[in-house]
Amino acid sequence: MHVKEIENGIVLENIKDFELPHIFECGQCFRWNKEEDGSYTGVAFGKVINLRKEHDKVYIDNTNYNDFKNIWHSYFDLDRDYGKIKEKLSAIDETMKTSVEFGYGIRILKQDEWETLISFIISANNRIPMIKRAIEALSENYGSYIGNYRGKKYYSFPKPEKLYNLSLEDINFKGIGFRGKYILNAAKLVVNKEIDIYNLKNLETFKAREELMKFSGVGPKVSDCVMFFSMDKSDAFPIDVWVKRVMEYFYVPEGTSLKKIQKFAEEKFGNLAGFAQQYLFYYARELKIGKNK
DNA sequence: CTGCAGGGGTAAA
DNA sequence: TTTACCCCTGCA
Repeated sequence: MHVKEIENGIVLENIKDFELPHIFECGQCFRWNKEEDGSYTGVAFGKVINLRKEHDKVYIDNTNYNDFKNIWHSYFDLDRDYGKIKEKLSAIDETMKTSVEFGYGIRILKQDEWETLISFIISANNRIPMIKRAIEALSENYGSYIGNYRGKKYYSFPKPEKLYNLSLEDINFKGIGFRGKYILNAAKLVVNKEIDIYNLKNLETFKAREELMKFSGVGPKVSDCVMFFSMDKSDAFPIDVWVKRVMEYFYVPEGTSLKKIQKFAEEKFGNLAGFAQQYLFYYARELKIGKNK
């Protein structure tokens, strides 16, 4: 891969394992939207950027080399060799081989811990459009104004300090519902430093999970999502309904407990479990595998 | 058109 | 292990 500066942006040349729909529609993020021209615009770390791909070039608009170096390089996980991961997973069995071929351009974004925590608290028993709507409402009301891009206004995700002083009524947006109390509780625990969310990545996976589950509204699934999508813990294996379906379809008897599926995945995929989960999830959801039994 | 089940889990019983 | 949860969407 080669990085070049262009007007109001940069271009990544000769890039591998990087497909925009795979990355932005594999369920890991909620603030990226497809434009009419097929490009994607999104907000992360207080910036709004747009990505467009042509052959083996990815154009990142509305940024500069400095931000690329400090933010986007890490955010798009550009140091990781996905070719190697895909090779290892494909060697496991035919199911993995097929899943990897299907989502060949997936990359795991390294998102902000706090934003990921709140986003996945909102995701519980919720649907993607509703989750996105709730996150946008929080950002528009309590985030900072970033600017106007292509005729739309963009706002950063609100800091915990900003949400700390709010009441349930203040955040009673569509899609938040019963999760409102969890959000306020999380802001309180983080602001009061009862849980140091930005230090959890330095803990062992089991310990970080234990800490995350101290947050109200955070169970095994949400904690694994937060660890994998923001803390670089690839041995986490979040099991949502789609992963449960695809695991039951290919690997374990129907009705296997989540705990047993987790253990099965741990043994089968090891520290690549998170990546395996992501390829399986994308494959299962796009093809609706196991949906109609 | 109206009515109702269920959804990218978790907490509480 | 089972059930309620906000509320929107899909479907009967």
